[in-house]
Amino acid sequence: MDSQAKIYSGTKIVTRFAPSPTGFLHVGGARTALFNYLFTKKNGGKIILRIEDTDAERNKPEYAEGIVKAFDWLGIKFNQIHKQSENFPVHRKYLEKLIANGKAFVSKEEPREEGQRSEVIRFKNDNKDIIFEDLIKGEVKFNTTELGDFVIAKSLDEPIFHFSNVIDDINSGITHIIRGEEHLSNTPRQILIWEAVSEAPRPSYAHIPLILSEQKEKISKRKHGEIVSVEYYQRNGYLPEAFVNFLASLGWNAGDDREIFNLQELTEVFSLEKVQKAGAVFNQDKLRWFNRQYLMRLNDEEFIGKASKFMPEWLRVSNTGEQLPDSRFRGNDIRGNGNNIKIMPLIRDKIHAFGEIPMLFETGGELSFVRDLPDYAKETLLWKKNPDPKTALRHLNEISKLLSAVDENKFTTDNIKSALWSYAEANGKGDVLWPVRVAFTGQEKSPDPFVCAFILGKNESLSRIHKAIENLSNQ
RNA sequence: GGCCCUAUCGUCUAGCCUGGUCCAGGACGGAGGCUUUUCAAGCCUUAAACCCGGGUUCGAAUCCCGGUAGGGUCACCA
Repeated sequence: MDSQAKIYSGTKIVTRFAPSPTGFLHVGGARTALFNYLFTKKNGGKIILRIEDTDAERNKPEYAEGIVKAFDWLGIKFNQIHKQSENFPVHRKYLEKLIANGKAFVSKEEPREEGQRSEVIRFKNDNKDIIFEDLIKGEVKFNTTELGDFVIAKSLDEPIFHFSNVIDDINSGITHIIRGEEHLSNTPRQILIWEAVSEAPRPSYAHIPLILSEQKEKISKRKHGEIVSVEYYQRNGYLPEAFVNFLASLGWNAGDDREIFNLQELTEVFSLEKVQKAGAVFNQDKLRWFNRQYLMRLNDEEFIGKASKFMPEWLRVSNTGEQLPDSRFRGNDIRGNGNNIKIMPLIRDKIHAFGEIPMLFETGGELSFVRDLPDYAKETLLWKKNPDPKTALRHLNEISKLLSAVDENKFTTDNIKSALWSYAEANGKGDVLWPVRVAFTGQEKSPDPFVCAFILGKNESLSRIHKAIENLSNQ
């Protein structure tokens, strides 16, 4: 148990994450939820997901579903899921009680905007100083005078955020409120409400620093687009463990040089004491790096399973393992039967996230040669360090012979390599291998020629070499 | 503007509480190299920071004060 938790020993920890379903889960929200989760699990407590769906105009049920799905993906599990709208009767009861004992009052108003009520319920503020000990920020002190008699409900049946939020926290027995720093200045008024309504001791607060954009401002959907949405990373083939690890690294560290932690490991080492006080820039390069770390740890089967969703249709295998016929595919079969897809190791070497796979196969992409016949300028066949057409031609002819001699049934990368290697070494690897590789792929950047030949198969490989020879011979 | 929060390499951060071991450590990204037919990957090397000014002290990134800068928040949204 960490020391923050010890302060409250005797009370079982109850936390909550309370998003409003007005959009997809935000990366900042995800991290807040994660810290709540880690703190709770570490200390043996209970965590509630409370969907704050009280703003009928902006809320949509599909957003609530999206949020729940995003947490499923992340692997963050809640003990309970509540909908705030279900608690309206409770809110009303507390509102009536507050009015009855004079701590709130109905106030006649001059509507300033369209849709505003001429009568609202305000909190009777007696302007005291509020001091609280934030678990991350330390002691925070506010004078509440400037809050005035703030509005807590539009009517008895329409409480606003500060009120319903606090009531629900009280009712759920929340002990620790861990939330984004943007709520820090909301805290005094919520404490005021809490103390007016409940005898229960106030919860402890922990305000975690914001996630910032490159410009160091609060990252927002409006300004920064889809990259703030957790769903975007799911869609682009990031691994949830990597994403979680990255989120945890924003504003928290283990106190040593370790960086890689899965969810389980995080729950073991997490501590609010190690949470940073200042905001953290959301750095996608680092995310990609984390993702690659996790990608490399996947075994072949896992990798193939996850990658296949992103493979181009014409490379996919059917559920039964049956090969799909496709006239566009030029080589011998690289599709295998699900466990033995020849091209997977190449993909694994190239990508940081599965979402990068389609790009590899697009025309001009590094692996597009498996589908497209190479289309290249003749000069591309010549190695820059020795751009002599006759040399290239000679080597291509020789390679053609050597390749022909390889048994078609044993046409593997290793066998191909051993068939060609000594010749390449003897005659200059660049002089020999460059034209061969370009003959196979037509591209300056691609995998090595042995793998390419393996993937293309004997017939297609030879055909491409002959094409290159033809190409060079025609002046 | 009021109130509140924050301040170590470009970025994420260690160190700060319990001053010396810090001419400040790690990671991402950058640069260079190795490997290599190419591009990645991998490995190695390297540049890069204590916001400023005072004070306390033999000694301050670390303690105190004052600035400055950045951010958050000021709804009948959440």
